[in-house]
Amino acid sequence: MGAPRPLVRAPLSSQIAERLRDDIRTGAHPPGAQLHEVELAFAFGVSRGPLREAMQRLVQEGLLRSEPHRGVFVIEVSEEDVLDVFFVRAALETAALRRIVDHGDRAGTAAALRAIAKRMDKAMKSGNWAAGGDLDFEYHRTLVDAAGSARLSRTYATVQVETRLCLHRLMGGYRSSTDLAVEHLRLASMIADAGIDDIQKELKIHFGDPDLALRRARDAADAGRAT
Amino acid sequence: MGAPRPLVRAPLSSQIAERLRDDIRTGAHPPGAQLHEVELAFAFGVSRGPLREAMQRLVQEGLLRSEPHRGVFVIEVSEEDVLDVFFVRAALETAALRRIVDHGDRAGTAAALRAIAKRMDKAMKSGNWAAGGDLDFEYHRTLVDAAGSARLSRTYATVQVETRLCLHRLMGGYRSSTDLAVEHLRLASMIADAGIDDIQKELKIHFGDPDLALRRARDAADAGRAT
DNA sequence: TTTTTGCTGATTGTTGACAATCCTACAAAT
DNA sequence: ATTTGTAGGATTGTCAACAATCAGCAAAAA
Repeated sequence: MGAPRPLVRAPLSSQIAERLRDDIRTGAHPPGAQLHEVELAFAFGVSRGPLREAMQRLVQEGLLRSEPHRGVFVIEVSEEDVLDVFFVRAALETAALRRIVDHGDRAGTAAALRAIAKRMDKAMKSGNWAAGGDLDFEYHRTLVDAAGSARLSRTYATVQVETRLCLHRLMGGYRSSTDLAVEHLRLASMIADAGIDDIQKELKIHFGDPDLALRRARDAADAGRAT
Repeated sequence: MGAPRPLVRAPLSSQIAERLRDDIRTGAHPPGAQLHEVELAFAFGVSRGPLREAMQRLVQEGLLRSEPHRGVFVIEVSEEDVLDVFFVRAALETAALRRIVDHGDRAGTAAALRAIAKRMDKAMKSGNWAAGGDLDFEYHRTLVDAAGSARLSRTYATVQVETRLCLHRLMGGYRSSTDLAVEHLRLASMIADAGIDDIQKELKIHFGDPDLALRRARDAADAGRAT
């Protein structure tokens, strides 16, 4: 029987912000969707005040877009946004890699990443794409968190939600899960003992070319239309 | 007589957030200070609602810290925070450098940075430290903005406010303005035509060692107490 | 027929009042 | 002397009502 734990108490605004963040992440509120205050407040069983406060947080975070007197909308991700998200994501992961290699627990990080990669591979092989996708995100999040920088992790959390929104744009333009599994394991091994330049090159290959992915997505959409 | 320009209209919450951000930046609300809702709402001439919304934005941004039922405070910057801010700042500026060198307007960026460096040097030489400090921030902000990434710039804006808060901790631990001016001009020249590895090395030298700066600040504070 | 104006309903923006919580000071109990 | 309990004041958290704005539609004017 350990020490008593402080009760977790958060204002409604915090709780709502977290719920909305989740709902955006899972697609319950898809890109471009308007969040109606009256309807949402009723659904959450609260007044509009704390709901508005929560939405202001997410506006500041960049996940929602506010138009005065017209409403608040889930951001839509243009092709330009996709490129920007991938650029910033690469910058953050690269910085994390440098920190891990310079001052981090290389072996521990590599082991954690390998474990996630194996679970992801297993999920994909059994056809559980949703779980596989979540594990893909967990892999990258673990990598960034291993750098031990609160600000880096916080920024990356937002970028990850935006990355999910980007995936709506990239359907059909992404690589096969076999490639991903192989690359995840290779990257984890390199983090254990390779040189920083080689690791960065591997990360760059892993990310692929967002321009190419966008083109593929466009081609796939065009092919779908021509049928 | 040109075309009429659209009126710039923003909700009170946005305007207040911007004002508060400024006040934190300039030290009107110093680190650790509590922002009293009733007092502030009265000072701004508004009700507490939009003020609360504004504060939620800044909480999400990381500049304010909320304790439920106790209030909202300007963040305080621990030594650990100083190191983290400098780490993330370096990561963002490094990413910006890579983007500029790979795809940006190298000559244009170098020219803009040189101009700012000269104005900063002039301000410092005439003893105008406040203006010089502002220009130092403008130099780095211009560098990051030249990468053309909205998300990078937005993240950097927050990190810059936090950097200002860090300066409260580093008084006495910072280098002379002569070094800064020389380095700013050298970095700008390298951005025009040097290789990315050399530019990164120069940026790292320019940032110096935050650990060292913290130690110097501690030593200076100790010397002040021993007197 | 087309364009402009006015009205209505829906939604957001703000306000003030009440509820909830915390902190401090003081009195009572141990 | 120390600990516990209570009350009051200050502040934050939430709610409901009213104000302000926009979009769409119908009617009036050109």
